[in-house]
Amino acid sequence: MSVGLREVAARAGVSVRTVSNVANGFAHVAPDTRRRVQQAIDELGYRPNSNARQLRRGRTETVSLVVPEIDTPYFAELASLTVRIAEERGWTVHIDQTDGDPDRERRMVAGPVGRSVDGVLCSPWAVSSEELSRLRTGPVVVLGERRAASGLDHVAIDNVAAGVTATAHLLSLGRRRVAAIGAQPHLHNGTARLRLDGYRSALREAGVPVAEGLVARVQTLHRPDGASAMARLLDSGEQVDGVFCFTDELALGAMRTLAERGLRVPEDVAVVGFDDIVDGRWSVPALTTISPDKAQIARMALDCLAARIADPAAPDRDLVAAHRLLVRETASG
Amino acid sequence: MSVGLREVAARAGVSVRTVSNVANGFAHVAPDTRRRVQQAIDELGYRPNSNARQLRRGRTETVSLVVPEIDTPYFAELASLTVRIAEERGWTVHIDQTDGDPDRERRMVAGPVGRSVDGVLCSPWAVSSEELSRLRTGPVVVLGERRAASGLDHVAIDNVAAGVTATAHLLSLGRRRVAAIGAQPHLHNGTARLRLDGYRSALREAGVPVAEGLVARVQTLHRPDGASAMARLLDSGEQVDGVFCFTDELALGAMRTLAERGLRVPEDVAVVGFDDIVDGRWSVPALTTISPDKAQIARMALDCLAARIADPAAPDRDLVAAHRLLVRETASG
DNA sequence: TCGTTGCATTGCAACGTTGCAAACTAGAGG
DNA sequence: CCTCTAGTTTGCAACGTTGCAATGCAACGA
Repeated sequence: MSVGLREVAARAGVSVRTVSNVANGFAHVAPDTRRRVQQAIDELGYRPNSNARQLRRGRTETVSLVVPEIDTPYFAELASLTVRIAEERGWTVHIDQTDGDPDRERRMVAGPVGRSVDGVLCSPWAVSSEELSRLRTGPVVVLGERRAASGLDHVAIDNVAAGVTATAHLLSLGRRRVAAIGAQPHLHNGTARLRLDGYRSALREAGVPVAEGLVARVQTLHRPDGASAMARLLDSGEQVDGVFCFTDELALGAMRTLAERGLRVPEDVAVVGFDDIVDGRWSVPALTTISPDKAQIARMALDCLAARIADPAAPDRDLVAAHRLLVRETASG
Repeated sequence: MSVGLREVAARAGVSVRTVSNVANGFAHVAPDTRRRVQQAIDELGYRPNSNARQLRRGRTETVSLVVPEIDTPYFAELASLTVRIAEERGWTVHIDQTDGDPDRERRMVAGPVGRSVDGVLCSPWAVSSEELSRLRTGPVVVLGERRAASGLDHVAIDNVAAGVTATAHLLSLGRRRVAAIGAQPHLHNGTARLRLDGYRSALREAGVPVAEGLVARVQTLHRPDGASAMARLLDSGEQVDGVFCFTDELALGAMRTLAERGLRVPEDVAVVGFDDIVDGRWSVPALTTISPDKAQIARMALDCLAARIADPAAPDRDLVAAHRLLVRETASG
């Protein structure tokens, strides 16, 4: 049957507690005893029962990462990095998927924290930080910019600045009819809003009139939305010589529409994306994009969560990770 | 502090056991008692401690999914589907990442099974099924074709048949210099080998000589490998008018090289990929590919694992999921 | 009246581990 | 020889939950 400390102890002729000491590498175990116990452990193939250990210790060394989708390149990369970096501190990551469903988001933040996981990293779409803050029962760090004092720690890049950079880059190439694809007025998560603010601000700064007809809304941030948004823009009769897409996926979708319409990228229409997903590095032409430092985001978030776990009462923080413009083929001059 | 059954029981004026009965929805609880207990549960915000529950019950209702990479489109999609489908049966999925490291693969299969998880779905790269079978300490289902009696359950598509289909499709378009990109003679996982067998077999069947110079090896299955393999093929002086890539990622990399060399797809070189990842649906031109039924793979694997958990002694099974050729732009006539 | 039945509720023990504090051992010093 | 100290080892209880078996209770039929 199951091999526990009990069985190992019997075999090695020591107490259960001593086996525990050896298994945990405690000091003050006689070398000879350690050897004997270790041998028994190996022979019986003892593996500690993490449930029992966690129950006793009160900590799980596990955090959960709550994202809308795990099969989306951005989140997949972020998840992968988070898992790797968490491993460095001996943490396990439990990845959860909400599909952007508000109830799921609420459940994931309210439910397991402090029970099966020590803390949560949450990237919300449909629920505001304020509400999450009310629901939470343990340490929570939000991935995404803080828009007001919310009672939760936040980690994000400066989306407004990034929006400015992306748009300004298109303007610097001489484009004057720069569209934006990705407005999401229906979402609680304000990321799209911030990028749009950056877009508008860059136009104003350059003295280029902001044409509302050049701002395309989308339901989600995936390729089909980008493709249809691009089609709508072109069909609307607006002149377009540049597009700032709020995600690379939107940009790749838009590029497909442009190709289908016989428009050349970047000659006829320059494109800038956002996220720096792998696909953009390999598209033809390669996608110019805003590259958030995802590893830094993951690391900051985990550090922040660790600090929050250590001191639940500390004032909440608003951390900003780095980003940079990556000039590739779809928008270069 | 922590709210357990004890606290709820005290508040509701019943025994701990009764609270447990209510929390688990057992029959034989008086309506009035149930109401009172439920109210106490709500007021105190009681949430069961899953560690304690699992320790006591001996089951975790959790399975782990062990894949080489979670930020690779194929595995990300598979993981997402697995999580969703597992949810239907009330299971939680713990996603683990091995980076194709043999020691990690061994650890993930040997370690947690029967402890923190009830079973494992493993997609091995570096370790053979036979070895995994020896190491395992609980129910394990391998994602990937079985090459010999291994002592483990397997779920996969018929890679040889798929390789034949892909290659035959290129031949049917009149291509006679069909290359293959993706041979991986260094890996223990035999998938590439099987697809290569299919490729050769289709050529033979069509009476087209198999030129070994047209088979390109790769280290990994990602875009850069596809790009450099394509470059090597073109530089080698071999005539090429069609390529069967063993993954879509390889194909997308190859397409980038073709574009850089000024070769048109599909006019000059037709391309067929494998996996049907989202990126291929949106590339320009859109990628013709072999589409494995990933949802079916996930479902079969979970069903199979459930059966294995229910009866650890049952003979091992070899399940075959469906696949089909998806003709898009890179190879159509 | 008394056992019988069936529902409702309960106490006890145990899952495998670790914190705590006590107990033991051997060698050093008085 | 005894005490002290430092180094080892141990027993007990508890983490929060559920399985088991027993108990209490009311209504029932004989």
